[in-house]
Amino acid sequence: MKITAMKIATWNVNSLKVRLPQVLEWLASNQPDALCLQETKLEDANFPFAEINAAGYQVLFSGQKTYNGVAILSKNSATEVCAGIPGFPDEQKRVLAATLDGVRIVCVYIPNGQSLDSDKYPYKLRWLAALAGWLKEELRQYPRLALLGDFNIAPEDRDMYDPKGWEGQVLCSPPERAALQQIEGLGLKDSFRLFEQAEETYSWWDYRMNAFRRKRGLRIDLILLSEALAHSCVSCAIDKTTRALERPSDHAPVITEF
DNA sequence: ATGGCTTCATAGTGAAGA
Repeated sequence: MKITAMKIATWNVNSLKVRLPQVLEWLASNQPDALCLQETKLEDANFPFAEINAAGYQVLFSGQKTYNGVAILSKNSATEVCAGIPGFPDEQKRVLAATLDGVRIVCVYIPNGQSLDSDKYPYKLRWLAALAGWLKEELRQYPRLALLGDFNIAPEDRDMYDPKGWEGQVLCSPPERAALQQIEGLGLKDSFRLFEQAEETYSWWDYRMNAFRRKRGLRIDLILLSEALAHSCVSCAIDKTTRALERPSDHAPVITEF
């Protein structure tokens, strides 16, 4: 039986309208089999599918005006498309799942939470609980599953530039990390940590205060793989070159091959 | 210092991101 290698990636583009030229350039250079996008910030009627199709990629999208919005770009066509978490009514467009080349791709834009005393924080925790419940069923149905996107959670202190300064705050608070561990406990592995990685490798840097130049970032964009995929995973890397471009997204793409 | 920067919706500023 022939096993075809697959390269998948995730990138929070912070407006696909602004970042479309960078996305097209990145697809041409990196040739992933699938690229999951978050924060497209576009209504479906305005999604630039023609430009992406012309670049050799098919598109699935679930968007809204101004905020959120997710998409899956892929070389081959996907099936069994699902937008949102079944049984969890949510007007915010944050989830898109599809089956591609025998792999269940789950693209997520997990809520930010804003701060521990914000209404958005309990929403984030409810959202994560719903995601975990749904993923348990998905994994039963699709043993070859990849969960990728902007998690808005730094898994460990080594994923932050200043863990002491961030301690207890949103993006690293114990309940958020516990929710992530519950999801990993379903049998999903952080592909980045399957390999030796340089210290201070992050996926997001604040636009302010020269954070990127000063290496003040967080690793909050993740690609989690089910056991079946983790076994054949050969690499995971963060492409921080995009963060140095003109008008960059504040997030960098994460790429995993298996 | 609750600032700093970027995007979007707007036509002044304000919300939101992380």
